[in-house]
Amino acid sequence: MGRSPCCSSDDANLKKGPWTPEEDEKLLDYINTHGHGNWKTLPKHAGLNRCGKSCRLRWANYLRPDIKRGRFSEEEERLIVNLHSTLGNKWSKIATYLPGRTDNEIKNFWNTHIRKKLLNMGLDPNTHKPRTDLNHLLNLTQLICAAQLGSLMNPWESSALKVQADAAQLLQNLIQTLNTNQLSTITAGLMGSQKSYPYEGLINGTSSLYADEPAPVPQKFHSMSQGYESADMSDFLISELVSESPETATTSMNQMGDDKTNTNHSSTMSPADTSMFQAWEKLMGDETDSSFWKDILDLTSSPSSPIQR
DNA sequence: AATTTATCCAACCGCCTATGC
DNA sequence: CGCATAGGCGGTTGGATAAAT
Repeated sequence: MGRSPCCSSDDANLKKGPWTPEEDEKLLDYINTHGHGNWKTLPKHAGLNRCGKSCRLRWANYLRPDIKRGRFSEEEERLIVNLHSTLGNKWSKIATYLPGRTDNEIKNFWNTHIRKKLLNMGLDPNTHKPRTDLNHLLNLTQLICAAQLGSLMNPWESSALKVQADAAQLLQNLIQTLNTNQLSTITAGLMGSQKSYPYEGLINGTSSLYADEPAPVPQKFHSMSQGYESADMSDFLISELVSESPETATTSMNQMGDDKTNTNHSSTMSPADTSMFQAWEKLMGDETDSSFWKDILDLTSSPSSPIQR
């Protein structure tokens, strides 16, 4: 029953592991003169002791002449994040929008860089939404304590500033989480639906990250061979998710406190920051009685809570 | 300087889909 | 229509290297 594996047991003596320059040369020579044709028979014709699948991968991920090498640009990074938010782990699909990049390369870059970055920002890399687990809140309290201690000891020491920035980032995402869940709960009650709520765009800066349907893809990106133009791409990119620097986060944090005590930093809040804190102020203005926080705590601690997505 | 730990990424593995017979 | 096969995809592994202790 079932089909035999690509490289069957009688191929047990086939070579595996890293490719040697000689093997690369053989594969390149063969494909350049004959094309790859049938991958299954290619290794035999090319004089390689490899399975066809291995040859195909080597060609697709390394030897292909149109492969772009080197670090991902910030633009590429943003595009990957945005595409992932709509396509999920469809690496080959994502790769079609990044000419010269392979699905494997993008997948590796996601797993080693972007995923970590999102987690550090308190965002769930799968959903691209703020994380709602309580460990996250523990991190926040620890960071705030560390930030306060660091400020007391040496307010301008870089690690203290970094901790403050991290705490600010976590707090910002927490606010977003609370806003999102509290408002969605309220509106779900009012409207009988948890699909949307009136503040979503305000809070999120109307990022396509949170759209239920995949974001429309500009026609220019549909053909890999066409390449792309960065000016048009900017319409398709999210700007707030990846690139927020600790400096910006610190500024946002300072904005929440007494501005008179924070004159050492330039106040350059982005529109998304502004809307975030406008939303926060509105929420606080509407919900300043003590039952508000009790409700939030009840929501976050209840196992059946909608927060526990 | 030696050892441990973390990071990166090429390559493999197993499953799914498309295609041809 | 059912089966066999090749191609393709996403998840995972493991070796090389860098950084930290």
